[in-house]
Amino acid sequence: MVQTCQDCVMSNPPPLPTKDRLIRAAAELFRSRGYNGVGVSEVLSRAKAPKGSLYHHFPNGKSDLALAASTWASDGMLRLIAASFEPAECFDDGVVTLCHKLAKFFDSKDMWGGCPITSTLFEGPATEDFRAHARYLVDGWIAEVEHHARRLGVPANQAAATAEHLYMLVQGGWQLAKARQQSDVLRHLPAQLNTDRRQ
Amino acid sequence: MVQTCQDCVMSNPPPLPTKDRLIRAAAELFRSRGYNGVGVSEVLSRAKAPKGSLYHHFPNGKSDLALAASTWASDGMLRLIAASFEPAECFDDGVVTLCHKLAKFFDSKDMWGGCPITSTLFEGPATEDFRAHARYLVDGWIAEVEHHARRLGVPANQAAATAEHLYMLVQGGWQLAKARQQSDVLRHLPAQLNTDRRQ
Amino acid sequence: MVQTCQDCVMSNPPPLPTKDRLIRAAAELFRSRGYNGVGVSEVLSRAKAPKGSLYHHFPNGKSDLALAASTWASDGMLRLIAASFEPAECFDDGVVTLCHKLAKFFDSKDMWGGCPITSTLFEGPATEDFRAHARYLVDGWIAEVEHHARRLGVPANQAAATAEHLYMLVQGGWQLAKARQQSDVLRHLPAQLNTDRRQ
Amino acid sequence: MVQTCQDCVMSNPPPLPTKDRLIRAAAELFRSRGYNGVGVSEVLSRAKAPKGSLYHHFPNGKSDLALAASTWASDGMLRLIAASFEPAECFDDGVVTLCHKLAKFFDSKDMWGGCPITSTLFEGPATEDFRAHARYLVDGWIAEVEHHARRLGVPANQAAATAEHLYMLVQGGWQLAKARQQSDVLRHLPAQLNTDRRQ
DNA sequence: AATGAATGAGCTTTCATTCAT
DNA sequence: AATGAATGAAAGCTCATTCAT
Repeated sequence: MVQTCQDCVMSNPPPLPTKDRLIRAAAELFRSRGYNGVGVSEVLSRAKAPKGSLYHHFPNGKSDLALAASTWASDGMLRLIAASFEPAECFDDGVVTLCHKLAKFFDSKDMWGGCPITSTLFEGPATEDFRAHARYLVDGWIAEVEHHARRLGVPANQAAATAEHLYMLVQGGWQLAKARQQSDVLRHLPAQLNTDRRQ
Repeated sequence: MVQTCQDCVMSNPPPLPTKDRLIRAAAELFRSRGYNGVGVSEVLSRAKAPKGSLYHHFPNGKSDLALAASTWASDGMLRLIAASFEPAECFDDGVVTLCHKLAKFFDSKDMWGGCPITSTLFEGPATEDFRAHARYLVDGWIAEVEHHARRLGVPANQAAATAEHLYMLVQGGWQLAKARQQSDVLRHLPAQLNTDRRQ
Repeated sequence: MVQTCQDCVMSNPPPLPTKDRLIRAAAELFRSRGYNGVGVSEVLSRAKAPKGSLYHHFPNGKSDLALAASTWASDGMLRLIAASFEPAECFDDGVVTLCHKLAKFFDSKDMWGGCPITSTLFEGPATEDFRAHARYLVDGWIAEVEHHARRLGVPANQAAATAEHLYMLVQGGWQLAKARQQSDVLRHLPAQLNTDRRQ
Repeated sequence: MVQTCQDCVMSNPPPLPTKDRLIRAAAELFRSRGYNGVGVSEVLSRAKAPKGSLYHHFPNGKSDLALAASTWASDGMLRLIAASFEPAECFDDGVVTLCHKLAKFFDSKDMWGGCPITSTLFEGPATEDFRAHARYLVDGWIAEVEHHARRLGVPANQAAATAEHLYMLVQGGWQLAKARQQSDVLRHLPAQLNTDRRQ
């Protein structure tokens, strides 16, 4: 979900290796239009990579690429979560920051793209590889939020449920934001979540 | 999401017209594997419809079919919502019934399919047709829940937000249930939602 | 192995249906360069058929086409056998005629092509379909020769072995003719075979 | 056609050089599935050779490798012929031994592979290189048989024709054995051949 | 003599759609 | 309203080969 633009930092950055260019291009395209909505040739042309190189770096082709792309995108999401909660003084503040960052990201795209995990893995082939990887990445997101929840004083017996609740709100809220073409849905999520621990 | 089995009511039911068979087949396949994951030929063969008949009933082809299929599936969802809240004595009971019905439906499939609107419309072509129809159907679900919320005593100034909250929890919860291959996620949703109005 | 030229008989013959054009083109190309040596696109361009039509007429694609092409080619070979033995006064005369016809056919091509069954089926995928069809066609050739052998007075207890002997000589002789680029090998086959019944 | 197993003679044999491993792997694969049915990457992986090494040992790539592989396989065949005829007391005994050895070899494989020369050279590109090499190897086989025929008393004016006859029977018989999945065809070949010199 | 990344043409097949009847 | 043949663009993937090291 976060992207580093290697072209805008310095004038002549060293070009990324082919494999990394493929992963970044795939992550962005799969997030935007889904696993089945993107052809490998489009990934290749966006990555400026020749046709044969995909299968050199990803012997199983598109599915291998999707796994790598979702991992890379998930790492970006984990950094976004950390960047939201680390400077926060309480958990609720972190939630607000995270939701606002997500809303900003939503606005920066075409307002129709999806979540990098959902669009890439849930839509792909229903193989055990994909299911297991989806679960692993989803659990990673939730664990990261739970970690910050505990650290910021959420009672231990509520931290896990709160993290899951936030996950569901973000995923469901993202879809509602798409349906309404309105990122404010995401900005209002903290109000729904806070009620959890309201007495 | 709900299905009527025309084969189990009477021994020799009149077969459905071709158009309806196409809609039902498309709704089930799109829900299960997504708009881009299903080819029209598969829909035709599942519907036992001849090759050329698709474009007679749906002049714009696959996209028209997807719009009709999502409408039909959404009608089923509206009936499921009504069936959950109408006999309920309070809103929370209706939520519990709805979530349990959804969990049961989740278990009855391959635990990897999606929501009929999401899988069919959000994954499809990013045209205004699809966006508008997605919004229309999503708003219909939320309005139906809101209607029952008001009817069952939820304060007017909370009904809309509660209905939206439930929508997001169901969508996000469905995804978490998929990732964990565990329908109990859906059964636990009411606990998250009830806190809204808990004092 | 025999071909009917639909372009040289009359000035404006009705064009063959697409399916037949595909079969003829495939038979000729597979015979000449083998199953794996010919791409479907080459068959399509030779048959002047559009890309998608192959899978309309042959749902299993290249392999289905190969089975049909080998059947068609085998029918031509059966006609060649019949045309050689039917006017013959004795079996040996028929053998001489057949071998001379084959030698002439050999010379008419690039002297490097193979037998339509061998090149198409033995070289193809090692599936049971291909093996069974190869056996069926080979047995058909041998049975046809055996039939004429009996009819022309070869003792019943020798007819089958003689037909098999001729089959092996033709197949082995064709390969030797290819290796030496010399069709006379085929013309000399009768001398080898006749010894069977020479006292 | 014959193989030397470098793993069963001593416990820790020195591994063959890369070039020899490539030749052996190619010979076996080409024999089994034909020149066009085998990719160089499969040869490399079977030979446990690194990707780039093929073009060091065989500058012209696959075609060079095929020539070398067919030569190596042909040498094995020449040894098989010699081993069959050298201990024989008469030519017919040698033929029987040879055909039985071939039948045993046929049974030891998947009953669908071909002759190492035929599958490798006849199916390959129709270049003069391949044609000339095929002729050279085929003539070598026939000359070897003819040599033993003369040595074992076959009249000089029949030796060459007999050797050619045997060649054709073996090639044609091998194909019939494949079609019928029955190696006995090869064991019965001597009966067909012997008639040549029967008075 | 050896290596593995790179290369793009080519492979078989599926796609959604249109056509003539 | 209905049909099945026709269509060619595009799909994912493999190919034999070349390159820089």
